Amino acid sequence: MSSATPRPPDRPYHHGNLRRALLDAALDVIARRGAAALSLRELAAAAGVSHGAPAHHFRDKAGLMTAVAAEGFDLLAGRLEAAREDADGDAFLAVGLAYVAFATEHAAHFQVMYDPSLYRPDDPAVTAGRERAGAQLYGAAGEHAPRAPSRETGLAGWCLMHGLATLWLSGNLPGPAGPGPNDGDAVALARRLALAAFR
Amino acid sequence: MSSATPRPPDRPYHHGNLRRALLDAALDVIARRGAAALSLRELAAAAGVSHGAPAHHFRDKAGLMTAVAAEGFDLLAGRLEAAREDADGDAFLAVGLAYVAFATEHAAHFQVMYDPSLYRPDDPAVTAGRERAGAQLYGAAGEHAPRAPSRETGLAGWCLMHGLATLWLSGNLPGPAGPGPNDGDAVALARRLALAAFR
DNA sequence: TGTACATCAGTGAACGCGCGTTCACTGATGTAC
DNA sequence: TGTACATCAGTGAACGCGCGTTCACTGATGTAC
Repeated sequence: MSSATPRPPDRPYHHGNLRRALLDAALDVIARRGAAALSLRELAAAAGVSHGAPAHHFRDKAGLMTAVAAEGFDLLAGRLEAAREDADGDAFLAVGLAYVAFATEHAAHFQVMYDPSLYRPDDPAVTAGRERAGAQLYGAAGEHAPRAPSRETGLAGWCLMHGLATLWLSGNLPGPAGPGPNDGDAVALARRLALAAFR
Repeated sequence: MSSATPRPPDRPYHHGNLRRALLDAALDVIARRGAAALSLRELAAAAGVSHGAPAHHFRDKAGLMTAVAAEGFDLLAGRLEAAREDADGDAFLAVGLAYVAFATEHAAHFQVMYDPSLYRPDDPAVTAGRERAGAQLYGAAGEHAPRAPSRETGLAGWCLMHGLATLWLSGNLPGPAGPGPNDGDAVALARRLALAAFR
């Protein structure tokens, strides 16, 4: 908080892993107060470093947000791939639930990923991650309903899960579904909604 | 744009309908550049008025955003009510499609309404509109599937439509579903997804 | 019809703030020989 | 083992900016009598 004590004498000149520390500080701020509240100077202060230091790792603010988005798509893709492999029966459902689990556990990543105005959406790392994740989202649909037009089934599943995750995180789900963003179990609700819709 | 010419002599001292003009300017900025880009000073300039004037109609920035949200919920509720009344058969589907139509036609309202960090969510006008809209979203579900647990069916329908609207507006739907936010027809896609999911 | 007065709407100067970005610099590290 | 040097990481002062908000004010309007 206090920028009057920029660097305590017990901390070495080199931070060690400033890049990671800045990303973590950013994720924390975004999760608690939203992406709009984020400032590079605050992140630098949180990492105990001068406010010019972030420019060394991320060129500018958009660079930092791009790194968050890229990491998010990478994490999501890994999560979806794992869910599909581990699925005992319904890979379509498993991938959908993994999507919601990711959104609630990585709320800050999720929020940034789906607001392209915050970062550079055509960054190579971002597009690669997005495509990896997309392959799982669409691929799983084909296994669910071989007779139905799988493209639309897959899209419907994604929209259902994305809508639930979004409404959940913004605290817009009413009553027993969870008065606040963190009450109850989003994944359990997702399972019930998927069964209600797709049967 | 230019604040060097604050008020041309042909314009009367009183604006006439400054409140409406400021709201419209805000909606325009939000739709084109996002809610984060909005500033009271810019709105005042767009309306051809000094930058202190907005405080007279909306106490502060949050007040203006609250007015946008309240208006949005009101418009949405009216839209859903009309859709339900006019529905020839499937009111559940009609309400869902009206929701998507509203989101694409009132993108700025929609964006603000579902980001409670932008305004005062417990404002009386906001909560009243939200409840009116919610009644339609939940009420229509019961008519769709009398045998299924209607609460979850309704929630699933809302999530599906909300997810589609959100992904559509942020330009995250891939390929033929619409490369940009404004290509194609979101409502037609919504109908196809609803049929794919709920049959 | 005319006058006094309360109320409302918009002005414009001023405030203090936090921000992103730049830049010459210095401390620390590691590599070549 | 020791020295020179390149490279990298972080510093801190400075810049210019646009913002929200406040406030005493003035112009315009309408109402009471």
